[in-house]
Amino acid sequence: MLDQRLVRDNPDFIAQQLGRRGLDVDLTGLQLIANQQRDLEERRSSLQAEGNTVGKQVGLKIKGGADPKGSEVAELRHRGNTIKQQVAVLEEEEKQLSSKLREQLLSFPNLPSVDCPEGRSEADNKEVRRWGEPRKAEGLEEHWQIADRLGLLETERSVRIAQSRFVTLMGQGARLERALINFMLDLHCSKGYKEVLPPVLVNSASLQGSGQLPKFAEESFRCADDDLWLTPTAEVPVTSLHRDEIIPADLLPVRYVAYSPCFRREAGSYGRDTRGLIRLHQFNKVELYWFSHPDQSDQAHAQITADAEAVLQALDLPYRVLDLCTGDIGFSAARTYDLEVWLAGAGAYREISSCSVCGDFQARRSSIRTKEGKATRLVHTLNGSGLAIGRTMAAVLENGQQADGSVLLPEALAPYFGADRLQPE
RNA sequence: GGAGAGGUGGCCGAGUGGUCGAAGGCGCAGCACUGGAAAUGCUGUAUAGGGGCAACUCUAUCGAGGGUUCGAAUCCCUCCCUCUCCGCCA
Repeated sequence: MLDQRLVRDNPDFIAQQLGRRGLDVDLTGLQLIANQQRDLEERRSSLQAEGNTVGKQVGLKIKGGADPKGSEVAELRHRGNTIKQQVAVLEEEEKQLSSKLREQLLSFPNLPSVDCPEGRSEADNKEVRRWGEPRKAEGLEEHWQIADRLGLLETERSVRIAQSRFVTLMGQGARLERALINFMLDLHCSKGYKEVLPPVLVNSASLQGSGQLPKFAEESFRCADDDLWLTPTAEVPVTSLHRDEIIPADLLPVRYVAYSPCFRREAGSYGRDTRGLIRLHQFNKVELYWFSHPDQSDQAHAQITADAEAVLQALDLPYRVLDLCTGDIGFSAARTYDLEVWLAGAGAYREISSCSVCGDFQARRSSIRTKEGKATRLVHTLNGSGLAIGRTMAAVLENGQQADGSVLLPEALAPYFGADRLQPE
């Protein structure tokens, strides 16, 4: 959420920054609302001050022996009543303006960071580095072909269980998924992240706090009879872990690693990535999350990205890092590095992690602050996949496939899987 | 699902109509005492918004919303949540 003071003081700056995202917004109307709201608040509170004085006087008079039914007290009562009525009118008006203001503020995306590269679409993203040697050869299978051949997943039967875009992992596939989750959690924990296993049903306040609501309701699954939604990412429950809290500055940064299944409706993606593990309504993810001191979020961003990259390096999976442009970063993000893993069968890099710094955007929505001396300040939040499990499995399968039909696993994974390769059954 | 109890500051806990943002205690911070510390004493210690260069000041907040009243933590209504017992259940 944007700062309403900024709306009053410098709406042009907001418009200009949102312009970098490709949005054309006019904030004069909103500025007017914000100013009117502030003026109303001033008038209302001074009236209330007057009313408070009147109330106190009545008490004092009666205590001082004045006749509670006498004219002196009656006059004060009358004044109190008049003020009460005036306050009620102002309050009602102010309330309407405030909720209108908040509603609109909640619908604006974050302002891009000054360092975020300019651009309109993903075509303008900037590649910043590559790691590893991509395996290139003719006749390599895509991961869904390998999975099919090795019996790692039930796709068609999953439609019977749920719908399309759900899979059931079987045998070695299920075991590999579990191995990947454990491997990643252990790796991050060894670097000081605290492990979190959050609820996967979250209330709407939590979704609003991290930026999924009100704008992206159609992207999440909702429970019909409760104010509960299936979480689209562990970022949502972890943000709300500290909602409405003040985190002492000496505890920052607070770093969490959270495994959770993630649920997304993928509305509007019909026909894209219909096969395999790339785009599902339900998938597993290990998520990194930081609550950072506001002055240290840039370093934190570099670190969280490095921590996500460490997984790919440990698994010996080639990847590249993109600095997403202003036109491609997500709603809550100020700046984002995407990690794209090499898929040898598809012969392409594919997003496997998104590491974003959100500045105070989520912290303001969720009211998460820290304290320095007497002043409270909003913390900065960061999140990064470390990593998406299904896509990692796809990469492991495609990059490790052998001529004999087996899949050689990355060395680091063998102890978790209990064998160094997947064998045809 | 049935029955009951309760929601007050970082925590515990007092407060049933007036000067109460709220006694007292704990915790925390500063100062004093000490060679240093403990103990002790003193002082301070909520959040948000508005105004002011600042000192400071105004308003709101005692689960949420509404009502009664000149005045509500306190009275009335509605809702939410938590806890305990019983039932059911992984």
